[in-house]
Amino acid sequence: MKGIKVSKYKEYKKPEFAKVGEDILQFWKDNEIFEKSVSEKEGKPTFTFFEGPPSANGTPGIHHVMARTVKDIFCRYKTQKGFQVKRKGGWDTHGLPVELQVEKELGIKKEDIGKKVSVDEYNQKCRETVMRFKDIWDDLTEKMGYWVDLDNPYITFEKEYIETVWSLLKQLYDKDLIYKGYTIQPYSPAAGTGLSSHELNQPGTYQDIKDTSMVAQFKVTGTENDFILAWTTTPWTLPANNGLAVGAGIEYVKVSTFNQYTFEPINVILAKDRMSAYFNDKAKDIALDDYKPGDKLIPFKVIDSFKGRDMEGMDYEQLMPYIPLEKPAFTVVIGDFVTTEDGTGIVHISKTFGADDFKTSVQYDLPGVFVKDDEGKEVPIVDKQGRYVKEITDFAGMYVKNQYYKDGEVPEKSLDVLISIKLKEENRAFKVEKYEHSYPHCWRTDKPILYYPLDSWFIKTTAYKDRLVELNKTINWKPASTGEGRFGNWLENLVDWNLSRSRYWGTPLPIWVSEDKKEQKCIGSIAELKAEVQKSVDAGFMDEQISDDFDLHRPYVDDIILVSDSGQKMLRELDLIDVWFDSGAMPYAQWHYPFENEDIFKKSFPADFIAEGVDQTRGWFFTLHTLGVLLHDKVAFKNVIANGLVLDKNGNKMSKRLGNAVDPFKTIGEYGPDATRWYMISNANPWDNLKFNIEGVGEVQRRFFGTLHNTYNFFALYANLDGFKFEEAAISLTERPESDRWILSRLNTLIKTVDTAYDEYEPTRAARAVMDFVADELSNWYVRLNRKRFWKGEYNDDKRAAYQTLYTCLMTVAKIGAPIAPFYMENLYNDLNAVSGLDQSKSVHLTDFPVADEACINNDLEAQMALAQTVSSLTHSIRKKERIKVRQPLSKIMIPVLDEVTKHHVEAVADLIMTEVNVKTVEFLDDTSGVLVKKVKPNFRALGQKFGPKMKLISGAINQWGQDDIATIERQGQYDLALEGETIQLSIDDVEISSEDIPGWSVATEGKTTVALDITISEDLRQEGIARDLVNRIQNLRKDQGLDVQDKIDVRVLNNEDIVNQALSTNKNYICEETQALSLDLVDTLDNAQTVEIDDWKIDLSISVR
RNA sequence: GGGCUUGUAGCUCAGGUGGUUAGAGCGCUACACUGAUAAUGUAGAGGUCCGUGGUUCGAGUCCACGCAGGCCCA
Repeated sequence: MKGIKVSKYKEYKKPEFAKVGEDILQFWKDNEIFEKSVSEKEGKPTFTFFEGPPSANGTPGIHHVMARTVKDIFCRYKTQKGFQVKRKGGWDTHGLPVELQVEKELGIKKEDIGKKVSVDEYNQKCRETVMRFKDIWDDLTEKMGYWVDLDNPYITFEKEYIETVWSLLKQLYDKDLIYKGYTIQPYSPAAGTGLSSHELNQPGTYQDIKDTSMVAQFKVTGTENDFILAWTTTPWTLPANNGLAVGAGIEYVKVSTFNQYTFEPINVILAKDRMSAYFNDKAKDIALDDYKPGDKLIPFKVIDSFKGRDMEGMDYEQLMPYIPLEKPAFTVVIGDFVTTEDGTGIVHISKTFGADDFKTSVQYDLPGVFVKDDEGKEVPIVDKQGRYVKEITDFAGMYVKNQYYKDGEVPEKSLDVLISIKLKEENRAFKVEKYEHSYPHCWRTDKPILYYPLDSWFIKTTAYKDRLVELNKTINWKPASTGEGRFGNWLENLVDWNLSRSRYWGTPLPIWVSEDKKEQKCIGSIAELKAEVQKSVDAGFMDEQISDDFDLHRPYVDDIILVSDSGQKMLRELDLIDVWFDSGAMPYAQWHYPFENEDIFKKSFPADFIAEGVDQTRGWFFTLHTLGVLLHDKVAFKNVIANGLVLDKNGNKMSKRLGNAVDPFKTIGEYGPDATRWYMISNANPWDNLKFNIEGVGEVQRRFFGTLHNTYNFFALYANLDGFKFEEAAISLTERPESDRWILSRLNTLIKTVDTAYDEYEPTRAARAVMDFVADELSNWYVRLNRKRFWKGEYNDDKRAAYQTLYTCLMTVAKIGAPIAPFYMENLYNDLNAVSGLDQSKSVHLTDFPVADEACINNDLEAQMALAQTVSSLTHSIRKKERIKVRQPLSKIMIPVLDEVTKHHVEAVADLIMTEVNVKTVEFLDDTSGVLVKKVKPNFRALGQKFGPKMKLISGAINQWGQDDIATIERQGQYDLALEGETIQLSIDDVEISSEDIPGWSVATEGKTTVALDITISEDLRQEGIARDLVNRIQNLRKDQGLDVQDKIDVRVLNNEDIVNQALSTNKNYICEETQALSLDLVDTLDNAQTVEIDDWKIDLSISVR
């Protein structure tokens, strides 16, 4: 599809980057460019990208622009590389945030569902809420240029999606990978519900409260009065104690002392580092024998010390023997969570009331303290309301926290206090005190939570641990450390995946259990469900078959009663599944596989590339990987970028509450999508945190897009004047001048650099390379040096070569920069191609990624130009030092060259240098001139490798060398250095020689390059300088009068001093040519003259358009 | 408490395998240039390379221990 050719390149007054965004967006829509970028690649190899679904119940932030830019870049790049890249969008729609939002808006609590609002209403409200901001999301997606299929997204609450999830669960179930167990979770007895970590992280959850804390004495079995000391802030858990944990490497002591409440002599064991907290230093000199009951100062004496690992297996007597336990309960074990920061360095373990405690108990096979409930089921000693069970005879029925009592029923002494008193009396309490600490509270009831064992369904991921680890090593992680470290370690320490959530809005667990709990059924499809329901209808448990539009969500699904094989009623387990399972299931569920689309699924699994925030490591990345391995024994993705956070400019987290969140729409509206994207990608690697500074976006816009735009505009201006359309054949490389070949060499090197960077998922490297090329090499060097070729003289081959070269550079930049700046590069591409018609594609995103032409790459040439830049820079710096302006021509520069190669290099670019620094000739000074003063420097790397420790002496000696020594080593290629009685042979490679100075000249040196400038100004040069100044003044006048570039003028100058008159007449042709003047006349009188100043002269002149 | 990560100029960042004088852009100061002009050039000021030890002839770079920030998890 060839566009309609136009005759002129579009010229711009001012760049309007935001407008480019809008115009190009419309262009894409009108021409269905995105659709074509996929459909035109039909039959090509696929590059599969998985979209991690966002949740649309909140508005998008600037960090979403970051994450989606990363995704977009590689999809666009791979499209240009010839792959077909389908990108199906998706929405994550389940989970607690939705529920909370809905409840807040309806002003209800969970228990009101079905009462204050109908279940239907609630369910409907969830569906609405979760897609509330979809339009805003879609708007951002478009405006930022994220190409993703928004028309056919997958939505996790849809029936087909859920059906796939069920099918996956069934597959796991059939592999015997799903089981029910229990785990210690935050639990609110007041609300009667478990709490998620999300709920625990709500603001205000952690409150400072004062609890009764106690150091209890656990009596070591078989001793008279040896006790192990353990500290707890929850004395109510002591009847459930089943072990004590010590740190393996921590040093413990046994101390002889007295109990402060009973005054009885005791030996206590605690961490050495914690002694100061329990023993008064003032008592250290008091003898044990001198102690009298009631003394304030209690004497103590360390009588033994040992490491924690020596205590492993030490038995002790049960502290509060309400419920007897089998061995190996009441034993000392090792726990890696033990510290000496507080307490005694020994931790009281209760399997039923702590996550670490549970884990350690399982590890050491320690039985926990359980009782049987009415149904004969094992339950902890605290019931679900938060009360002691009847077996704790002394305190049966008491709430373990006073906060759980109703107002007016709160007992004077809390359970913690009562237990403390009891243990004090029994000589089992070493120290009791109030302790203030931060403790989580239920956000709904504002009462303290308990850590409590709750039933849960698990996926037995540990069974596949080795395979998960092994396959992870085949994934290309960016950055690698996230894959090896954060993710790898997580897999190494894998625990079973807790699937259960006691929630409402989510995918229901499709498991039905019989009344006697002995029979289970896991449902894997709607058809299967219907078949089972039919059986149930037949058995009389249900009235009718479910309808075709049956909603699989709670509570509807809870109403389904099935019949077991033995004829019992079966009820659904009330749990929902972890929402992360939903998102991890997207490779399958987005295609409703395995129910349909098998061919599509097979072609698009695993993903070639995914990208999300690093916080997804244990979220989406994990669930994708786990399901891929457990179900298919394959990785789910081959390459992954885990991008970092977007912080505010001060490095603080952005939050709407703090008001430091950056509005993505505002940023894009102001600076356009391209500058926003380019800034984010070029500023820092995606996996590093980005400190988002809006000024940085402005800087990118000025420095990169502004420069690129100026360069294009410059090209367009003159190409239009000359009618350049790139219709003629490309001028061969050999016919093009040095600087053309140089920039083309750099351009092709750039193509390779950028291609490699994209290919290795290093977008920042790509962006920086393009940016540096455009700003430093193309604009500030190539265009600046070649300006005159564009606007001076006739339209000849040299001019054509310049246009062709600049066209090629701009076009190539458009193509390789398109993945990062899709709008601007599209605009640039179209502006260029609209005239030339060289490319067949209607969009830059439909073009092939440029391939570097090795024949263009010339390292010698690149070295030469680097040298030219250095020499120019040095010459400028001498001019500056000598206060001679660049407009004043000078006769020559001299460059000392110590070798032929350098000489050739400089010769090749001598013309450029002369133009750039305004001198007439470049001369070389070689060794034979004899005027060079040389400098020698040790080559530390070479010397260090050869001589090691002697290097200091040797380099010292070299630094003492004079011109003779330098001449010797240069002449002979080696040098015998006498050092401490031995002779050390140095070769020419062991030193670096450069020229330092040319006596009597004004010189400057950088690295190995030295330049000397002849600063004598002859009469001719002086006049030429004046002429150039005059040209400058006339140009300014032209500009002031608003003349067009091609306007011809007549110039008249009032007679002046001789030297000025002389300068004008001698350089008349030059002046006329430069200023487009058809005549330049010296006159004796002048009306309407304008006065210009050159040095100290005032010159009256006038210009008039012909 | 654990894992990962970051720390280099006022700001944002570069600094293969260790090499002695640590760079760039922006910002600042001064000067220049001016048919790309809301552009450009040159020069200058600005650094305990987070700290402390160690390895080494030599450490921004390697090792150990800390400190500070960040993320995830307990």
